[in-house]
Amino acid sequence: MSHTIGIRQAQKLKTRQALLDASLELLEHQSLSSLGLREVTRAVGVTPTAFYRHFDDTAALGVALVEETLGSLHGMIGAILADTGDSEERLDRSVGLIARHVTAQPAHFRFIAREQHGGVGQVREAIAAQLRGFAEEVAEVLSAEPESEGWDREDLLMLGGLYVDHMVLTASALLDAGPDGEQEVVRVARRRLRLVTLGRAHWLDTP
Amino acid sequence: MSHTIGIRQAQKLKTRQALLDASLELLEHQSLSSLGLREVTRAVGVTPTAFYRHFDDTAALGVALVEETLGSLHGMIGAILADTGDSEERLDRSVGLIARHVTAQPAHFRFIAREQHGGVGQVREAIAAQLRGFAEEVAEVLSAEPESEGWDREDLLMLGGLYVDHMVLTASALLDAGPDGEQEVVRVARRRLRLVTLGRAHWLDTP
DNA sequence: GCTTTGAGAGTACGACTGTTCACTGACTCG
DNA sequence: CGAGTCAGTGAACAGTCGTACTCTCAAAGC
Repeated sequence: MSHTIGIRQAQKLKTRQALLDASLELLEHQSLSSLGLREVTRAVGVTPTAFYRHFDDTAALGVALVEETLGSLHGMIGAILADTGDSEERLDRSVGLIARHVTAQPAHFRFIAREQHGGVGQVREAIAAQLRGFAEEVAEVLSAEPESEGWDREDLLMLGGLYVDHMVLTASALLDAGPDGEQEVVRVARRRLRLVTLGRAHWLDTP
Repeated sequence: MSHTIGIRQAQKLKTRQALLDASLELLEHQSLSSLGLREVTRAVGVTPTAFYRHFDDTAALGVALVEETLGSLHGMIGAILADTGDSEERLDRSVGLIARHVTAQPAHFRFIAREQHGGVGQVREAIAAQLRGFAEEVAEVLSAEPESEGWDREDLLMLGGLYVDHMVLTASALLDAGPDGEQEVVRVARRRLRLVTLGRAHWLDTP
């Protein structure tokens, strides 16, 4: 079995997680570039100096948050898309799953949507790298389908990116809409996705 | 003729504009929620207190920047889309025009992309309202075309929103790419747009 | 020409920021 | 058991911040 971590290291991880959680909460109403180091430590209940034991910077903390939010989502995409069912059904299921994820942990997705184009370069790049990874995963799954016959890799990546961007946009729209407008957002997102899928079906119609 | 504005009012407008310009420059590397009132006035060369003569808040300044950036773009959409030429040609022209606009005034578009999901609610809402307006304009233009026969208003709005979101995404991608990757971004943007247009053409194929 | 107006200057305030340094004391390991 | 490690403390640093005052003095309006 794996090494049992000591009490000491466990405590450290605990406060580190507390810092991440508190930051995420604070970031609901502001962006990372205005998040203060002291502000975070105050929320957790530790000294400002303790922050440096875990992160060099608030920017580094941001990168860690990106990892926490998106790192665990890899592989899940394949599981959704590879599922059986006709395309219409599968499409609805995807949107529904996003909606469930976003409402389950809104703060995480709000953070991603906000910092994707935010003021902190390192975080922007971390998010971009993760999303690029997702786009490649989607492209991978799509390439295995019979509908993708004759598609070159570049076009598949383009389509994968389109799906990923659409998902992020949908997540953001869900957050802005609140619980009342959620159904409306889901409806529009589904139709948008259907239109893209329709375009995909006729992509090779004309040479 | 219209009333000639006095020297006094002209000076006021001049400093107001200086505040807006300086802010836009400062916002290239940070987001609005971390932009300080003093920081702006220091860049312009006026006293911090002078800021209050023009804006209550940095949030109010942000809203003014939204107006400045997007307010003048209304109507332009119609002019582009309504132009003659086959759909492929028109599509390429639209993307090219966005690219030109973005490279001509990068700071403005960076600001919009950044604050669209940024930490300041009033600014987010101002941007959302403007983009909603654009989506409606696009839908209006599209509805007049023969390809839109049988489309209901809701679907046209969905499509218009899709186009607008795509434009914003393209603008942001252009800014992140820099001068070297610009052509690649334009290429992908064109293909994405083509796929959406293809989906549009077959939207009514199945009842 | 005399009064009124208002953009901007100047000063001062308390609160907050990131970072440094020397420290403590509980855990780890030989 | 005893020495070493290191997460977290506490005080102090020099800045920055937004905002409230009073004041000036050129333009505007009668």
